[in-house]
Amino acid sequence: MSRGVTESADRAAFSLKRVNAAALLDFAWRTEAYTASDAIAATRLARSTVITLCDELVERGWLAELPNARAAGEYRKGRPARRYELRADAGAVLGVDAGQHCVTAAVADLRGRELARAATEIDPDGAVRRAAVTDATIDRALASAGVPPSAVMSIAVGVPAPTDADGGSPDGEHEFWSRMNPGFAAHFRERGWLTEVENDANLAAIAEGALGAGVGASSYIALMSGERFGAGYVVDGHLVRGRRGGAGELRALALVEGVGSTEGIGALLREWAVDLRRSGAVDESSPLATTPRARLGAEVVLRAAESGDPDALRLVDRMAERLARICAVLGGLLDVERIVFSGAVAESLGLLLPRTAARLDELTHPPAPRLVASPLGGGVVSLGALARALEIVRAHAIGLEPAAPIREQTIPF
Amino acid sequence: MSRGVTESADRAAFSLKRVNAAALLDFAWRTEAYTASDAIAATRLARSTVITLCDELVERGWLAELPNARAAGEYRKGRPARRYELRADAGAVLGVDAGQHCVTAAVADLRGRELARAATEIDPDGAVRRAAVTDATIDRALASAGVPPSAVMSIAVGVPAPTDADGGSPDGEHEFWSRMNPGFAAHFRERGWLTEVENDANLAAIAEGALGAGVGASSYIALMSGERFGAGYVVDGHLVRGRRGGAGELRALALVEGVGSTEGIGALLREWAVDLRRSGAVDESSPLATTPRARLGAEVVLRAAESGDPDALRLVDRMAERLARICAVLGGLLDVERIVFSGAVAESLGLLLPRTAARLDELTHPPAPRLVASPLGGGVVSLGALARALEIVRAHAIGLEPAAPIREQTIPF
DNA sequence: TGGAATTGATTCGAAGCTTAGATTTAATCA
DNA sequence: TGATTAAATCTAAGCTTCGAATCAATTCCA
Repeated sequence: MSRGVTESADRAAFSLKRVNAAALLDFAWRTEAYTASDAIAATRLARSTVITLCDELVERGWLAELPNARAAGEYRKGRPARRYELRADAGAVLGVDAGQHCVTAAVADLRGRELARAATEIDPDGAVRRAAVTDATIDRALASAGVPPSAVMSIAVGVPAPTDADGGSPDGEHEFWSRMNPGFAAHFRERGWLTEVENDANLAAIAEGALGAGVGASSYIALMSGERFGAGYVVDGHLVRGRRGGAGELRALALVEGVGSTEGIGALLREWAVDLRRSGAVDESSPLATTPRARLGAEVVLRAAESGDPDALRLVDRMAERLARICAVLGGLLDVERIVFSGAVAESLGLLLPRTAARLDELTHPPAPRLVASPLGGGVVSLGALARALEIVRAHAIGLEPAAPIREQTIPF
Repeated sequence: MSRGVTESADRAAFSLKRVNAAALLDFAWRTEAYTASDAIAATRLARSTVITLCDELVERGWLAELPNARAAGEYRKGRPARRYELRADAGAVLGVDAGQHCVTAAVADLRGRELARAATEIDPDGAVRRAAVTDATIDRALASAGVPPSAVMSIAVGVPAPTDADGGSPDGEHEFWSRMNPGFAAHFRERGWLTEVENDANLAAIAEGALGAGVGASSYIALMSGERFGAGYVVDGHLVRGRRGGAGELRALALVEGVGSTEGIGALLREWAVDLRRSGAVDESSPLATTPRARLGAEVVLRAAESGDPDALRLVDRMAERLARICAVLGGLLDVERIVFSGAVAESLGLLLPRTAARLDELTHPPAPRLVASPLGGGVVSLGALARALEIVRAHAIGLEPAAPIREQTIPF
């Protein structure tokens, strides 16, 4: 007697319906309010299928059915179409920049609109408190956005250290890396959030591609250029991470002639200006001489150069030479369309960019990559973290449960 | 009266069945002969489903049903299982190395087993004949493999030029690139073959990852190092191509201290040896002095060094220094696990590799990438082309029609 | 030698989804 | 008011997949 010992294991994790629902939800994400006909065109499913799926997604809390039928401007004949829309408040995402001196947490809705932001200064050496400070900053941001922690669907954290696929950072660099990334990944996964911990320059690259100067390019480099150089590569549309997330660590640039170290624009211009003043070779009326020592930095030099100060101009040219070499090597080895200068310095590059570009043209075979300044300012990393967190949610959406579906709000007829 | 104007367009291109069939076929590719039970475990589909799909794939010519039930060694109780196997002869793939001086065409079956190979020397300057010579070489290879052109499912062509996603090469470099790639992509697509034209170093990288010294690594660089350096990057399991397929063009290395040019190991060791002899500083008994001028090249130097010749050893150390710098920059910027020395020179590197590795350790922060010599010899590019062509077939398999399904050969019961 | 035991093939009804087409509904237009 | 239009809704049918029951081909063991 065969006892019907079935070989039933857990079945294939995807059904066609699941795939179709995901496609529809993705379409909703890509558009504003839409009608069934729009969705039919986009998904190539039959009308009945689309409507069934939409209704189910409304039921589950992902979509809202909008009241007005043909309110959407374009006046049309025929029976008014039902309209649906992604519920931007069906959840929230967290983007954290856990930087060396400052932790920033941003909250956004499912459309990526930032709802709130909080920041805390932090002692770079206090290792233990780092996680606690980050938690507190996140809680403040959530509170000020009015988002309950249960509504958070994912979090991305940027750290100034390489990270592996699990979000861990290798020991090394005198424990600096593990101090900067004290087990963030495990910590946030415990809170039930989809979590990614990523190198800060990589997140900057994602931000540039999503909202910044990388939009439209499939291969570009985001060059973080404050105190230290660090880069995030996006080539062929993919973030290039490397064995341990170390791609974009630029220590190897020390071997490039005329570069020598990985000190960034901020650090070097400050040093150079100080050295120059100390040597006494600066004209008395130059801002390089008159600015109080504590405020003498990259910004002062760049601004002075723009207003024609010859000493500052010399420093700018020296920096342009150095930058051009960095760009030539990175751009040449990776064949990118653009190199985006990212981070806080990007706002005041002024003359530096065109001069670097001119020198780059001499150094490379055409076409040289285009050099552009990021419009995103000092918040790039947290913006990139938000963008990445949103990507994660979108990739897992059909498997997630929307927060607080407001059933009553959907229109009966 | 509504005339039932259906909005039927061509429907979504994928059915669940199609996806399942693809998964099953892919499983068949990953294993040798298998039973339905094996497939059930692998695909997590129900038994009836699996058997239906297998029978259909047999019918279509993708699979063969094997005669013997439990011939496969392991003695088992119970009713003998039907056994299936991918028909390796259901099609063929072509891998072509259209090099500067020599065109090589290889034919393989669907398991990647090479069936035949043909090569033709070619004048590097004769532009027009390049396509014709390639065609002829392919035809010879096909004929000697006994494969009709109609059985070819895909072709990958390696060229010494960057290529874009469509397989075109930019003008530039004094027309050299377009001479090396005279519209191969369009040409072979006209013959009805799935076609990919790819930079030769990139194909070398694919070969190393599939059969060579890159197996098991998800991030590595294949460094082609004969007359000129050229590299193929695989990072995070993806080939990194760049804006115009120019990633891996190493001209930017000219900016690295102690490197200067992109001349390869072969070219430089020859030059250095010739210079050294001309300067008269070579010991009379050294192979560097005794070898006839025309044969004085990298191999002679490397072999002499291995047998202890001090002049040759000095050249090897000089080369090790240079290589170490190249590896430090590439490995450091991309964070790879390994750097594979690929191409014909790889076979005789001898002392050069450990000495380069030692110097690399000094130049980089640990862990330095591991340096390994390719076991694939001078045929890397055509092997990589075969591997890539096979990848293409596997990716498109369910949409393809197998060649000459031999219906009668399947076992009736 | 013959009946368990075992393993897999076959068969078949049920359930889940998607679809095309028919029908109904809600609007505009004349 | 009725024709027209575009969309929703309903319905029956088809395709896949699944699970269970049944059948088939062996080995094991008394």
